Amino acid sequence: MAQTLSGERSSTPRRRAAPVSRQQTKEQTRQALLAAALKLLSQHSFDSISLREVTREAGVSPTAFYRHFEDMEELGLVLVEESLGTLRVVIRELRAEASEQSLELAKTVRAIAEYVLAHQLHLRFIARERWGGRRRLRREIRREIQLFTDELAVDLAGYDALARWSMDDRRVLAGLLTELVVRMSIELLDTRADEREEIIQQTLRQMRLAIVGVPNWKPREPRGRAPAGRAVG
Amino acid sequence: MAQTLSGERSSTPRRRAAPVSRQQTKEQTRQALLAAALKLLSQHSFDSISLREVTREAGVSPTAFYRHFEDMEELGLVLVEESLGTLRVVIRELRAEASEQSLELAKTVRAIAEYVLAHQLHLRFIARERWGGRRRLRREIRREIQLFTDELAVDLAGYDALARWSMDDRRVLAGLLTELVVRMSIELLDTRADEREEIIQQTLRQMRLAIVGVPNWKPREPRGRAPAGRAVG
DNA sequence: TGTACATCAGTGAACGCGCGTTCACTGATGTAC
DNA sequence: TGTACATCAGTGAACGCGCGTTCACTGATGTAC
Repeated sequence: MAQTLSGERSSTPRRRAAPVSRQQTKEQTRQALLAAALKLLSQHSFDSISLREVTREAGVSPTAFYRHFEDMEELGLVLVEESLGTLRVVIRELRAEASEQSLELAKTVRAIAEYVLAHQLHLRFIARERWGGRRRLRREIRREIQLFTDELAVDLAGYDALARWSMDDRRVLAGLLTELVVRMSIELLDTRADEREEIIQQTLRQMRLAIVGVPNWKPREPRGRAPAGRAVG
Repeated sequence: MAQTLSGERSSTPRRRAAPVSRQQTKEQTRQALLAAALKLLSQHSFDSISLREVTREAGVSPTAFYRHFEDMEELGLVLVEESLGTLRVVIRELRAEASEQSLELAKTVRAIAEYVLAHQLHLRFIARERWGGRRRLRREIRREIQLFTDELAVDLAGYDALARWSMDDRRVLAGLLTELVVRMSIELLDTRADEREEIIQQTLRQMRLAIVGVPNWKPREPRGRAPAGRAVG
């Protein structure tokens, strides 16, 4: 049992050749544990999978776990960072590429959808735990999502129609757009392939509906009581 | 042990007086099991609570459970219906009350926020399981939320600015508004009392942003390919 | 290059525990007469 | 109203099982000389 020297596990990148240092094999086992947990998490919530299941799936004895993580929670936090940290980098690059005069909404949203589908296991885990079991994981996930929103709110200042808005108002729009993308991502994972295009379309339409409101948007009133409900029609 | 005849458990409504039929005591135990499960669910996800924990919390032997539910999943489905079915009725009444010429957005949203806070345990459970563990529960919750959206989409036809939209387009707006309310509800549960007003305000502003877009919204193009991303600024 | 010792990733047996489910049961409530 | 039997909600012991964690261990890798 235990880990073998060259990747039987397809998800483990095959190492150059011979050296096989202690450090390298240890890292392989660590990756195997993370991958095993992710696989189990595609079917079950984090607080219902067991340490023994994870080690069994990774092909390692239960006690080996403790050479890598103090407990399951520590492993969970690593998965959160692994899932959302890299996504944030991807999105930042996408926005940097986008022309400065247009949001290129459809292109960006489709790229995110692709990323999500290419990293289903990671994002299914995030979807589950965002409002799910452990307080600590939840807090960490929301913190990461808040970072997306904040970055987007800053970016939005670059568009003429928004340049004079307060940071606070831009955050309202950024929060709305982020929420729609997050919700789309989660729904994509829970849906048959042939229904996915419809979800992407629906999300794009909702985002555009929010955006066409921008020219008419009246920034927040001075403070205090909220303005009364606005009539439609 | 087992259930006592008159409500030790504060959540069980005290019965008229003496009769205490077999049927009544059985119903009391059933309610005690549901309440016990809900209480446990405020701290843990559905698939990590055990049948024995539920019966222990309800003050009943593990075997008594089977007189009321086939298994935990059946109990879970009852909780979903109990949580969202009554909420739907509440919202329907709210909208019936609202004047016909105005959404009375702030009033409606605040009423929902109150309901959510008054039924924290039920809604925390929904928040957890909406994207969480069991496939069956997830599907049932999403079905209930879809019903909210559909009812709202029909209602929206009553407003002049939307009367000429297709049902499909109204669904886009209804979906957006529903999503914002759902997200607000979930966030309210995870937040200290003094931060709640800010969340309600933020949600109202996001809803208004979507609504002010309405006069400028161009209903969906004939079909097929999505229109290209729309520039802002 | 060869030898002797140190390090430490992974092992496997053992522990006490809570789990879901079965079973034959008890005794209060319900009912037929 | 009183008696004799039926019903059935809840009990408690028992089962086999997987759990997280501990412990002393093994043996390959690393290192000092």
